[in-house]
Amino acid sequence: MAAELVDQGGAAAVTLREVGTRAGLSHNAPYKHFSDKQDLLASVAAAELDTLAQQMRGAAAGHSTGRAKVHACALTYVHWAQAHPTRFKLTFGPWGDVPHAELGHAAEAATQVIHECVGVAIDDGTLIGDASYITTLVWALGHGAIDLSLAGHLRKKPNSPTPEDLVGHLLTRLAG
Amino acid sequence: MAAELVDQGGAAAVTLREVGTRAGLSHNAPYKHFSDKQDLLASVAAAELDTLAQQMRGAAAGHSTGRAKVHACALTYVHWAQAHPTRFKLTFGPWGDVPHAELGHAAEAATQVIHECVGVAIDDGTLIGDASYITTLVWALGHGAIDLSLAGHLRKKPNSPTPEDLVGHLLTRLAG
DNA sequence: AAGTCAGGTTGACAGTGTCAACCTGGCGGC
DNA sequence: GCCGCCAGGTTGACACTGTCAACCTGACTT
Repeated sequence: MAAELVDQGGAAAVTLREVGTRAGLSHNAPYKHFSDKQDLLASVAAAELDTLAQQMRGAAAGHSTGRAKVHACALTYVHWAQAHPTRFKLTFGPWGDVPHAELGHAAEAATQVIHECVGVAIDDGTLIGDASYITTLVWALGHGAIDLSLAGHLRKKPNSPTPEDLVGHLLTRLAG
Repeated sequence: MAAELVDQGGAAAVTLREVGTRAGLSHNAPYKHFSDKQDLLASVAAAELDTLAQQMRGAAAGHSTGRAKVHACALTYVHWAQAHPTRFKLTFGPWGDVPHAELGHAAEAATQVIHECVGVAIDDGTLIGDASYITTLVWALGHGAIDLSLAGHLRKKPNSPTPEDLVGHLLTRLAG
């Protein structure tokens, strides 16, 4: 729907009026479906998170060992963010203060995917530690690496690691 | 200057006109000092990064072992972000595409602080690995943990780790 | 004394989010 | 069959914002 608008120009470039006209309707037709601009953006973010969770689940299913599942999840996360930086920024944007029900649910579902993979990894011994801890650790590292990368703070020097490198490195450390 | 404006309401709530009148001047007086709204925000972000780097340097100086220095840096980073979430969001905001010279320089200085501490830690043996790798690893983890925390994705369950926990945990793993 | 110029001012312009009032076609209840 | 409701759409307006252009002014240079 309006995810393409986010793609070109970021969340700030999305205008309610453009959304309306691009749907063949008049300006503020969107107000019949969303109470607010925030509401519209939150819905887009939630839908985006849903597809991400689905992609991660699919990627994890293609591997057998738990650690490989976790790795696949993380790489999917990274690649999705790199492919759609503005969607990524929107999804983890300013929703801290006024949480959106739909979005919160989608986020929890996405977390669940990683958590399940980590659970498998701990059961089969390919990762060592507490499940919640490792889940958050992997997620936070991947998330932070992408965010810094998108902000241009990584890869200043030629030998500095990419987000993919960092995730792999962390998993290696967590394995033994 | 205008950092207080960022504090209450986020970067999007900053209006050039308000900045002008709050300085006792007319609207678009700011245009005599900044070419753009982006330019103004980038300057605020750069100044903010500078003070953060200074704080980290001060915190690191209070410890002797390298690992403790790194830990102090990371905690300062986390606490600063928690104290000023909107400044944090602004600092690592949409500057990926059109980089700001002043901001880029400030970011590099901040990175340098962490890198130096990691260097000390590797020299005195309290951390093991490649300096660049560890620097980026710690930074990315701390950054991601805070960002997720601010977005409300952490601490849903009572036993889920805080950003401080995660940083400490990572350093423990990196030590041996 | 003339001139440059950083810094400030006013006035205007096109967009934008949002509200209010109005219109319309399909639906269920009588 | 008729009536009323209401989701969904429309137009028009409002205040506010970023930005541009034109003008002003005092200090400092030469």
